[in-house]
Amino acid sequence: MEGQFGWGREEGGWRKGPWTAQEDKLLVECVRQHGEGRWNSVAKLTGLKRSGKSCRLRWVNYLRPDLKRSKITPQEESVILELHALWGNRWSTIARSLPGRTDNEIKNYWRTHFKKGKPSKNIERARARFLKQRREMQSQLLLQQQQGQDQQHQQQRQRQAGDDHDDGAVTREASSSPAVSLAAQHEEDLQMLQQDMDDLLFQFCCPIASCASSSCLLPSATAASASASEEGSSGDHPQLDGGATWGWGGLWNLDDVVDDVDGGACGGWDDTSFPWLQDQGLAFY
DNA sequence: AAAAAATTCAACCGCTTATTT
DNA sequence: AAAATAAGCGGTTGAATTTTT
Repeated sequence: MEGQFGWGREEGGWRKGPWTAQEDKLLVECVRQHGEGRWNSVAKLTGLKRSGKSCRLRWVNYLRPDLKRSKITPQEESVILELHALWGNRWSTIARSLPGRTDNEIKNYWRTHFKKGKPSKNIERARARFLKQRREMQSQLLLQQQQGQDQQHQQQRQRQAGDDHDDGAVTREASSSPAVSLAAQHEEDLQMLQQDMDDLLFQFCCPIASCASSSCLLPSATAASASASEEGSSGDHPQLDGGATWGWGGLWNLDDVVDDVDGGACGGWDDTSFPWLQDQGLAFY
């Protein structure tokens, strides 16, 4: 098996290149007995001619029993895009939101599918969904605004009628102040409603945010926006009509995401945990 | 059917950060 | 507190595979 592939080689006593099934088995056995970490001692413990760095990489990206070995689903794709829009090239951070997926896998997937700026059909669907949600929220906002204004005018009229009867003995409140401050008040209300709408949109469209308090992953908004703009990564983001980075508004359909949280659980190991070794006649025991 | 081009993905490298001595 | 070592991360490479011409 040594040198099976052209670039299998040794350098400074360390083997490099593709791993053989025997090497995999040794590494799996070692991790099973001694646990993860202390990668530099793997060579001593197993006789493997692999550096600690190489062992760690092989374990993390390929041998870990909790890895999904299936294709990225459209739901996962949406999550990747959303989180990439949020955090930029922080692949390991993104990977933490996708059980069973590695940073390397996500990085490769993103580069091959989206680096050149060609959004997939799934993404276009997600984008359309987001825009529709936004339109609906906006029309709802307008409606609320109009209702609020009508109510305010009605109250104003009632108050004025009341004042006419008490001969001006009572000083008028700020709410019946000149038109200028009324307009300012409206403007303030509008901004608050807009903020509410943004918050609602975020909560509704971003299920990851909803788990931020319980366990997750979501760095502060400030850190998020900072990272998104670093290293030019924001330049790769598709843009919304208004110029906003469209990942931020949320693409998720909650059902889509929840559906796919199976299989990522990291249960205990047993002899079925490494089927790819069994396939090669290298059963775990 | 064959050659060329494009895509995929495992593994490497260099750098940064965390931990140990 | 400083140096050494280990772990982790993101970018890049290149062999293998798939698709296109």
